Amino acid sequence: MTELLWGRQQPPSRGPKPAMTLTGIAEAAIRIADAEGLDAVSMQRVADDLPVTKMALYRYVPGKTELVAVMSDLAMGEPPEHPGLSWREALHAWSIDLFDGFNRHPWLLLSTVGGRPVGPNEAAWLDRGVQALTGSGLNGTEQLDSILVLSGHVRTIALQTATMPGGRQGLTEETFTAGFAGILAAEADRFPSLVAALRTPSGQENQGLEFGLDRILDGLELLISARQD
Amino acid sequence: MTELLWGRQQPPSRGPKPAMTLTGIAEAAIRIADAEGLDAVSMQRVADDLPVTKMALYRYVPGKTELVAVMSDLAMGEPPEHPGLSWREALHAWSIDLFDGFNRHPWLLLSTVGGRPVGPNEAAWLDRGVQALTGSGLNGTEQLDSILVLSGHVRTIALQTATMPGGRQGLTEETFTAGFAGILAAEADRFPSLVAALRTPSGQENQGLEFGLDRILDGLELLISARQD
DNA sequence: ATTAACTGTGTCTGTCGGACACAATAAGGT
DNA sequence: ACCTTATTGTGTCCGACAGACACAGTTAAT
Repeated sequence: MTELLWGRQQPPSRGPKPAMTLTGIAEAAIRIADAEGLDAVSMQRVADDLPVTKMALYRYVPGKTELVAVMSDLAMGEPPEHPGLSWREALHAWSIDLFDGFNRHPWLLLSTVGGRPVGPNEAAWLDRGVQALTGSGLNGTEQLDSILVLSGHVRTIALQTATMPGGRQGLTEETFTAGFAGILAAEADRFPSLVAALRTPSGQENQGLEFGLDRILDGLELLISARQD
Repeated sequence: MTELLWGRQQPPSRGPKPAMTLTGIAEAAIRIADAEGLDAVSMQRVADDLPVTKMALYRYVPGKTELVAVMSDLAMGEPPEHPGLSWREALHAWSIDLFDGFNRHPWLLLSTVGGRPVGPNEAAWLDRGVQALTGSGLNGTEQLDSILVLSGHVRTIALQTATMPGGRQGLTEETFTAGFAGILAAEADRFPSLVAALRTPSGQENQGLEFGLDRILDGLELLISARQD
């Protein structure tokens, strides 16, 4: 699986020329997922789009799990470069870039849940994030934990705001209108703080993302400046 | 769906006595998920354990999506009480409680991905979290955003450390040994910062959780103290 | 020319969620 | 007491899915 992700497989010497490539298959799967959601990505559907038989795909990929891993790493792409920024600016830009990526391919929020092998693009993202914190006084574990906090927050917000072709949305949208508001009003006494908090008019676009980023980066700055004394 | 979650359905007057209850079905599903992972929860499997026919379940639940929603809210349970704590202590305890919940039922990490109706227990968790921030000077949206950051972080760490019966783990464990370390060493020049960061010996138990909580709470404290001036 | 490796295809199985019709059951209205 | 009517659990059926396996055609090494 790791070999697949990293393209580590020597081409066979004999036999017919392969009619497809692994990335070609993954790109077809990405197109489907972008257009119709991750649930629409089945072996049959991908094969039909190429077009080829379903079983032919298994010559390139051991199973669907692996295909999803490959298409996920491919869709993530390489992290954009932002030279000449402070660690804080760099991490902020990194987070926004990641958020944009999740918005470009909302199904990544579903396909990258749970432990999975790290592909080259994900490694590049990790590297770029950690890079911003080298020389900050944090040790390696702290650097990794920091970008983990950031990526986790980006995921959380993206999951709330993303609109996927397959349906499913965050709290503040459909869910609220779908009877939840009524029920909450009926049982307002059980959740007084929540009801009160929901009365506040929600802020502007991406408020949740920026709010969390500011808090996390503030917290990091506090630690870093303490370390640099 | 919302009515299901909140138990809002009047019992029918006529017809045979129901042999099961919705919560009974959900509890059976929870048992299966706890023991064998979320993937093992199929309508057939739940029915076999009760024991009853698969189709009988559809008299109590419209579909699998709804069953998962009900069992998720049920497994989450009510948030523990921690009276007499400062907002910071309360939010810390709240996060740890949530983390424990995810560890008790690791499949919650998978079943609660994506937008879904909020059930009574999830509402109670939200309420308890927001409650800690009432009177802090933050407005309702900021309070909600704050606990969203915290819950997102808890999710992230739980997802990394959780061991699920269905397999799948985080970055720092299996994944790393499964050839990733070797590949990363081979391509060390492509990811210099990442390789350097990974060289640091990893810290103690729950380091990632506490590190992120400290940063986030520090960031919140900064904002709150600024607001209270 | 022969062999051996590899490709894409066709066929098959088991599992899944769910639709639908049916007989058994229990209450309400008369 | 009777009949009507809503509701239960069951049995049968379907389409979609992931994947196993055998097979024929294709290409390079020998």
